[in-house]
Amino acid sequence: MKDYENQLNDFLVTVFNDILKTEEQCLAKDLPDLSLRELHVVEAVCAASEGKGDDRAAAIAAALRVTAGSLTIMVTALEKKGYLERRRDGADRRGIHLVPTQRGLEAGAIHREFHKNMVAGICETLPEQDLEGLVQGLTRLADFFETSKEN
Amino acid sequence: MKDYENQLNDFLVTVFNDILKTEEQCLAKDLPDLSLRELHVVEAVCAASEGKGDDRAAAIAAALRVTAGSLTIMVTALEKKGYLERRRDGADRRGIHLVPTQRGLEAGAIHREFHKNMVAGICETLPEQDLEGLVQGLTRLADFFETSKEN
DNA sequence: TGAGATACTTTGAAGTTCAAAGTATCTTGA
DNA sequence: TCAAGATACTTTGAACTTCAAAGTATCTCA
Repeated sequence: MKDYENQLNDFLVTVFNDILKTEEQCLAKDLPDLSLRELHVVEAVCAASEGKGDDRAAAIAAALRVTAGSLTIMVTALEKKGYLERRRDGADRRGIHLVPTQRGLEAGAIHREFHKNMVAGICETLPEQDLEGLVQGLTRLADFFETSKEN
Repeated sequence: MKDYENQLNDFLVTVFNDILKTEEQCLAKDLPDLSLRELHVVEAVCAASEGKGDDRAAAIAAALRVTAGSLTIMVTALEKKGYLERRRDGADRRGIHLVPTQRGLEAGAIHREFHKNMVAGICETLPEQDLEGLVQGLTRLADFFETSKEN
């Protein structure tokens, strides 16, 4: 039991950071003109455009947990690079809808593919029972942070 | 099975990012003059100083996966803030040992405490079996990235 | 002893983020 | 109807993080 705690702690201290670094490196090969942050924006916009949520700037910013100002800067860069487009809302002309271009959709697909490979790599070597535990545990991890969020 | 894959993927896309954000917010309260990055440097130095590894700058930089130049900048700032000290190596005068000050040790303890609470929060609500799976799964996750690292 | 390796620092530039102020548009209550 | 305030996004100025490449000091070994 105590041992699990130490292993989990070790994971959170070291491996967590490694994962982000490695993902960044892997994606630098396939999408050299996108940083990981930018890719996350593209991905959030792709997800929203598939009807999985609000595709307006404020909603995307909230999902990514960045301020509206930060998002504006990212979107301007991504629009310039041809991954996204801004579309003024017809009804409420203050609102901006963010939509992926063809290029944006392709980038999203590449990132998804990367994740799919990773997840498949994990699933294929883990016994069903461990998978169950992993998913349960990660859900609990998410819950912990969800409740911590309210200070 | 397929369902696990989707859940894992969702975790990697959204929750992963949330965790970093939340940790950052939580620590901003207790250690307002340290960013999360800086705290990670302090923590790595604390770990090394406990005999868990090489405490020279190059080793710390490798552990954190940043360049030597980046580490220099962080260490200079942290030395100025009183969390770390540089100590020239006696035998090889090119080398710099990084050691935590009292203040650095305290910061490390606070961060560790945060992690301990988080891990305890997870462990206490998860059945033993799920914990086993979680640890196994995370280990596999780490392995996946370890092997991807070699491009 | 001198050439090259090693360990760290400096420099210049780019990317990311935020708070706060600014602009445009909408909503609501008098 | 219209002004006050709310809302949605953008701009601005500043700080932080990072890197590559060049620079400095020191060591190693032939």
